[in-house]
Amino acid sequence: MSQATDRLRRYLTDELGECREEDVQERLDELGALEAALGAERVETELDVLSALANETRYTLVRVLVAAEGELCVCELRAVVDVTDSGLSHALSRLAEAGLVESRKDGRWKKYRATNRAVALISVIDGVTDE
Amino acid sequence: MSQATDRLRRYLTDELGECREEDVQERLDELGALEAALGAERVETELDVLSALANETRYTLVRVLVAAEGELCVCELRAVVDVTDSGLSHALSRLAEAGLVESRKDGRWKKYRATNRAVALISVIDGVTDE
DNA sequence: TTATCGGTTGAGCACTCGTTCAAATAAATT
DNA sequence: AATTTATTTGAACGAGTGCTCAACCGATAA
Repeated sequence: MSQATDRLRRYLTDELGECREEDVQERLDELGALEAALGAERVETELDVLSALANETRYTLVRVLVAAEGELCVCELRAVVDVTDSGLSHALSRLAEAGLVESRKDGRWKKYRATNRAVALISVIDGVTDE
Repeated sequence: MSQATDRLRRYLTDELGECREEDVQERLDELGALEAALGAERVETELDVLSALANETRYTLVRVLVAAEGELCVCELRAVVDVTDSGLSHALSRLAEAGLVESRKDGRWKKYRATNRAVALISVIDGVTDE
């Protein structure tokens, strides 16, 4: 048995007064259940969304698109963040992959808009960080 | 005038039929307003929260603490993620800094719980990623 | 056709982040 | 007082990220 499990056993002894080997196993199972509650695949996509947002350039782009309440041309977004055309394009495609923005071609211009997902996330983050 | 602004000018010409120099400036101002809508300081703390969550170890910890609906001892969390004691401690303190978990000492054990902020964020992310 | 324009893609480089190891701390047990 | 226990801290190293440069693509214009 590992050191970590020993420690858990001592903890449970403290908590419950006594602690048999089965009690340790039961607690481990409970913890495993909490962790596995939603699938690994699901967690992966959520992490994808979060890490797409967790970058100043990309977060700013999403914020502006949400605030704009409509489409903006790439050439307009260019004025908003301080990166090269290439950097901007990379950022937007990362956001698109995460389902935070969508795009369409309009003549020779390409326009991006925020998805519902982006709107929901931004508004909650806003609400949650003023306390 | 920069290349980027030239492109914006051509875009506005396409959109509006014509485009004076003032129109370009006006659009730039509008975009600047969208970007500056909420302060730089605010954006910084929001990015802090997001990047604290955007990591498998830390995200799992928050998920489990939220699902537990109460406190968990560090020694219990140890069973949930696959890092050393040290790594776990680093992860928890990063989360605490971001206001996603809180801790208290109970005898020789230390217990962590999710904050309201964490609960709100997790539930929205859950809701937003099943579509 | 050739040239230009808006935007994307891939490679490469600098920098940041996540983790571990080793050492430290504070509390509790001996 | 000395030792063990639970957790934290700081340094350091490898892996991952974000950016730019250069080349490219598809569409429009000459």
